[in-house]
Order: sequence, then structure tokens, then C-alpha cells
Amino acid sequence: MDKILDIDNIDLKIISLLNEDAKTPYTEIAKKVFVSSGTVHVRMKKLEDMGIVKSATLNIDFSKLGYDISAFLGIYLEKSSLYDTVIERLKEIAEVVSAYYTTGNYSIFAKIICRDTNHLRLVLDKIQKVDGIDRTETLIVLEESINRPIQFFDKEK
Amino acid sequence: MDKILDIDNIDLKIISLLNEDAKTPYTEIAKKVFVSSGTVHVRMKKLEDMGIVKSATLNIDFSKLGYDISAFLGIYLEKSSLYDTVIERLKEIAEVVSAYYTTGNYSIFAKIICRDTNHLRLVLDKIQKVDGIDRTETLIVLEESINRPIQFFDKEK
DNA sequence: CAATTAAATTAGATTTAATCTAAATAGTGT
DNA sequence: ACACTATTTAGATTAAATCTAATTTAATTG
Repeated sequence: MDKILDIDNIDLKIISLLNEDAKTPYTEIAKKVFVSSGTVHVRMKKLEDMGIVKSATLNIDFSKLGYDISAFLGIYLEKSSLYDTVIERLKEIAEVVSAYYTTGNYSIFAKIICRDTNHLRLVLDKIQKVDGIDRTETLIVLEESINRPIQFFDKEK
Repeated sequence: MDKILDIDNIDLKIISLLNEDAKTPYTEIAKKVFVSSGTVHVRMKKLEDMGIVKSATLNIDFSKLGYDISAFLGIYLEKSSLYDTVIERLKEIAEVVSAYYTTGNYSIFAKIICRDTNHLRLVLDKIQKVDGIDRTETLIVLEESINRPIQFFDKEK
């Protein structure tokens, strides 16, 4: 009775394999899943049409590109009703890569990526100047120990 | 004097374009960057060899796959020297998608993705039972308002 | 500053994959 | 069992990836 029922193990297997390497040819996926490559196409088209697979992106080592510091920000708003307008302001700041509405003390929980400590300071300044933001707490990332996709295994029938 | 100097604007442009859609054919990238597709190949090979481009992954809407709840966890350890061993335990828990060593009060900051509140409870239980973990704080994600790659523009020469 | 060498880029040929179509197969409900 | 629908498949066509050799560009040195 759930839209999830439109998705079977073949779909999940295809997603899992492509999620490890999105550039794997469909012909190769087809062999591993024991269907024809046409079926892989049809299934992927379905998954894209359903909005389950939204896009494919590169996994980039930003530190090697000179973006050496990332940080999580706990943002406190003056009034929680300001959430939407503050999010719009944050969208305009290129260094903000994600922002969430979460339970807990913070009004907004965000992540930013910066080149160095100086750049970080500039970005924090910019964020603290946004109207409606009261104050922020910064968790600077010193090490990324895990970063991987979910793995869903074959759920037995 | 920096490894970053091996990377020019052509590389950055290629990365930017492919980061929006990793499945864009190199021939199309080539046109937009005004080089031949062979050059795009060579550059991407270089970027992969340098470890800057690590892989390509799908951007999946997990909620549509039945994974409806994600949460950030602030984890307190009994002793901070236990970091490495606890990370190894967390790696064994499939629902843990990322974990960081950060400044601030938490010893480990992690993210998990679960199907529903019941599944979340199971996973939190499992995590709280890991040897060395003192207690955890949970920030449940109620809305993802921003989630995007960094955009680096052409840094003028 | 010309000549030599090295590096990067390119066009073109070949291999491989994506995509499309029509036929075959498997499911569904009556 | 029959008709209807949806899914899968093989095969053909189109398009892209990959490789190679040649050219162009840039860098280096006498």
C-alpha cells in the first residue's frame, strides 16, 4: 500500500551498485543483476521519474582542492518564525552546503566548507550578519572518519 | 608551490560541470569548456590519479525509499583515547553514514539514516551499547532545506 | 632568439556503451 | 483458459568512450 512497494530487489541492487560507482556501464550492472541492459535502463528511468534517483555527483576530495576546513554550525534565531527567510539568505552564501531543521536547541543546523581559517572567519562573519540570526556555535571538523552511502541489503521477500 | 597549482580553471570547470551531473558525456563537457573531448579525458584521469575525484555516486531521495528519518548524533566518550576503536565499531553499523572528529563538546559527531522511529530507536540502542560510549545527544532532522555541492567559480588567474 | 626537447592537445579510428524498437514473455484479472 | 497489460529481451542504430599517432604549444638551453 506504499509507494515503496513499487521498488523491488532488482531496483535496490541496481541503486546499490550504481551508488558505489555511478559510472558503471549499464551492461555491467545488467550482468551482475542477471537481467538485460534494457531492463536496467527501464528501471533507472522509472527511478528517475519517481524522483528516487535525483542525479549523479562526483565525490570530491575538497581538501586536495584547497578547501581544507569544514564546520557544522548550530544557529540560534531571534524568532523561530524567521526560519524560511534565514534559509533564503543562507542559500546565497556559496560556502553553505547544507542546512537542516532539527530537534534540539538549534533553530538551524548547517554545514559549511572553507579554504582555510581566514576564509572560515569571513564566512562566519557573513553568517552572523544575517538578519534574524542571534548567535552560532561552531563545530570545526578536524577529521572525517566515516563518509559513505547507506547500504540496503536484499530484504528477503 | 602548492599541489593546488597543478589544477587550473579548465580542471575546475570540468569538475563543476560534472559535479552537477556526473553522467554528462565528456563530449558535451568538452564543448562547454572549449577543449577537445580527449583533453577532458586526460584531465579527468589526472584528477582521479591525484585522488581529487574519488568516485561518482547517485543522489538518492532516501525518504522515497522508506528511509524517512535521519539524525545527527553528538557522542560523548568515556575517554577520548577510545576514538579510533569506537569509530571501528560505528563502521560496522550500516545506518551510520558519517562520523567526524570535531571541536566542541562532542567526542564524535555522526549522522545516521533510518527507516522510521522504531528503526531509529533500535539503532540508537545499538550505538549506546558500544563500549566506550558514555552518552549521546540526538538531533533529529525534520527538514532538509539545503543540500548541494560547493560551487567554486573561476578564480581569476 | 633560434633550436631542441618536453608536454599538452587534438583529430580521427576503434571499441564499447546507450538508446530505441519491435517481438516475446510473464502476469493479472475475469 | 482467455484476453489484456505490463515487463523484459534481443537486436539494430546512434552516440560516447577510449586509444593512438600526429600536431600544436610551451618550456629550456646554448
